[in-house]
Amino acid sequence: MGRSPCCEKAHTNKGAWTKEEDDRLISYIRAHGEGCWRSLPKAAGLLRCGKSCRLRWINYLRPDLKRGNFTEEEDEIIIKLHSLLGNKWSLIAGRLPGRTDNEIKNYWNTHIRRKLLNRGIDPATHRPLNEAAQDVTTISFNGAKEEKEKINDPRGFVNKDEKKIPVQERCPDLNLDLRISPPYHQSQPEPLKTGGRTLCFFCSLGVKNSKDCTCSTGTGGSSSSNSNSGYDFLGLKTGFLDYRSLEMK
DNA sequence: AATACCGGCAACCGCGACACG
DNA sequence: TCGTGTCGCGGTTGCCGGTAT
Repeated sequence: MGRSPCCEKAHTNKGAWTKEEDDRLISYIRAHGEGCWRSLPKAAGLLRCGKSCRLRWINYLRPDLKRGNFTEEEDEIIIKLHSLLGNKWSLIAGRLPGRTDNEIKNYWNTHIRRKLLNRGIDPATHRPLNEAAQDVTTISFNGAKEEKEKINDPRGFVNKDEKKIPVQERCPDLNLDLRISPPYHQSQPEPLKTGGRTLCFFCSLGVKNSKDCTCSTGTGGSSSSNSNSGYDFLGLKTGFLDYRSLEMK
């Protein structure tokens, strides 16, 4: 029993968008804002499905999009974030203002992959190619679901039906199952500091001399504005558990 | 000049997550 | 608690322009 289609395909256009369709979509969203993509096409007079409208707006029509080539700095940020997050393009895009997940995904597949391969780095593991062929530590995002029940039971038993079933040890490959959460601290969290100063997002990623750097003395004033925000991992203000901001586009 | 090939990018598709009744 | 509808994400496809033969 399959899910019903998101739209009546017989009455929807597909393929490239025309200038007229773009204009209709833009003017409708300007007037009514984003949201309720399902009903938007009809309301805007478009013969498109809602998903298609959403994609077109997010990836191409949004006014805050930064068109044009990626800078060397953006390349490095993408590489670093990909090494931490994997193919979580929306999270990566959330840290690159004006870039979309689709754009970054395409850019990764067409440029950065090759760039890393030329450097002798496996784009999947971010390890040297000769090393990648050997033992590999898998950083898994997929295991979270199946692990939930185990995690919920501190004794290490799956405890459905009140039957105690020993949880089998997973295979020795390390499943880090990365989760973004506030770091453990006993009392007041400490900002990420180096040599007595707070690091901005770009510096914490190791991007040198970024024009967007806000942690240099006298510029940006991030230390004061962030003074209450705690540890700044990936630019997250984890003191407030501002994880959602990662997902914002 | 014609054709084949390749790379880049926009758009589509399917699925999981989430919200809501 | 469950079923259904909607949204958002990631993988994949297909078109198009540029380059090589």
